[in-house]
Amino acid sequence: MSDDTTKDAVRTDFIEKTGLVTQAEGLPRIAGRVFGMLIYDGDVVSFGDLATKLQVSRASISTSIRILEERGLVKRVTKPGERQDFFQLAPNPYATMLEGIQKRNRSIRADIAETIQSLPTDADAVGRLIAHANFYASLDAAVAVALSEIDTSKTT
Amino acid sequence: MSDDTTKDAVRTDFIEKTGLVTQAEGLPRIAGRVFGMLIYDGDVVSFGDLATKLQVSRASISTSIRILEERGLVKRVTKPGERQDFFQLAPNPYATMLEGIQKRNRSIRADIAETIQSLPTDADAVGRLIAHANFYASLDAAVAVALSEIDTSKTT
DNA sequence: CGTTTTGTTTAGTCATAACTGAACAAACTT
DNA sequence: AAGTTTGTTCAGTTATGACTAAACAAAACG
Repeated sequence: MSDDTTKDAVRTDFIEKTGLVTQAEGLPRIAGRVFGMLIYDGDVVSFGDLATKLQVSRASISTSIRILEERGLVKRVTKPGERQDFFQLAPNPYATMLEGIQKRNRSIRADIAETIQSLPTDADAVGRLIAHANFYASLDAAVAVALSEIDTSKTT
Repeated sequence: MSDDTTKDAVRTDFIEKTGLVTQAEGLPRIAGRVFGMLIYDGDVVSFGDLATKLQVSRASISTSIRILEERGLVKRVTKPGERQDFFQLAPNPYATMLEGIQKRNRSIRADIAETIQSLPTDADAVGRLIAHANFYASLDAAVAVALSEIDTSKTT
């Protein structure tokens, strides 16, 4: 088995695994594959290449890219003299992912707080709801720590 | 509008929201509703009551409960003289949830490490893969912090 | 101008999994 | 023993959403 073949297998393996991870995250698998490919290859990749190399329709690339752009994980760039769109990883995708998690946790937490507010203080559910909210609070704090770590390591 | 009606609306609202949250988490919505109901009501609830109050089939309760038991979030208990099974929140469901997240993060991280291992050290993808692994590492550290906080607050 | 390239949108197909009803098994009741 | 209650399993339906092909719009090219 040649080195190239091996390396290619490792690459596609990584891309497929990334697809599965993001699928479990609630994103379409193809979006994860695009993300994985951009991580692995590092390069700026053209719209057409994404469709060809991942062997999916251009329509799928279009929607996947839209999702990844909305989440701030991928940037669209253009090249002078080139008609195709090109894509690359956003500057700090991991921090952006954490911010997304943070946003979601806080929204859930706010919902729970609202529930608590609308109950009399002595309702017997209140204690358990507070514990429930505390869970999201500690998650939030933890994510904030991870975020600051990522930011500082980037600054360094 | 009577107080009871209001309180009931708050309760079902919370239960439905919890269902949506866990659905986004990748669990069936009904499992989330069961979980939410156990949080809100606090009591030990019978199998039949779950089906009746949530207005779903006993089959759905059965599978949802199985999922929640597998994840360690819910405990099945029995009462002397009672033929039905009863259910209640597991002792520390939030810690258990965090442990689940931890397990998953570590598994992903191990996969990435494996990818890195199978590449020559100087492959140009290695740097980006390390950054990718570091993201999960910092997530893992953050979750560990949250876990220790929850444990200590419980000990207190 | 007509043709080609390129990305988006939309309608439709397909796959997946949640949910239900019915059949079932086990334990209890009479 | 016959019948009831209770939980699980399985087959079938339904809902959701990923993915594609085709139609489309815009821009570039000849």
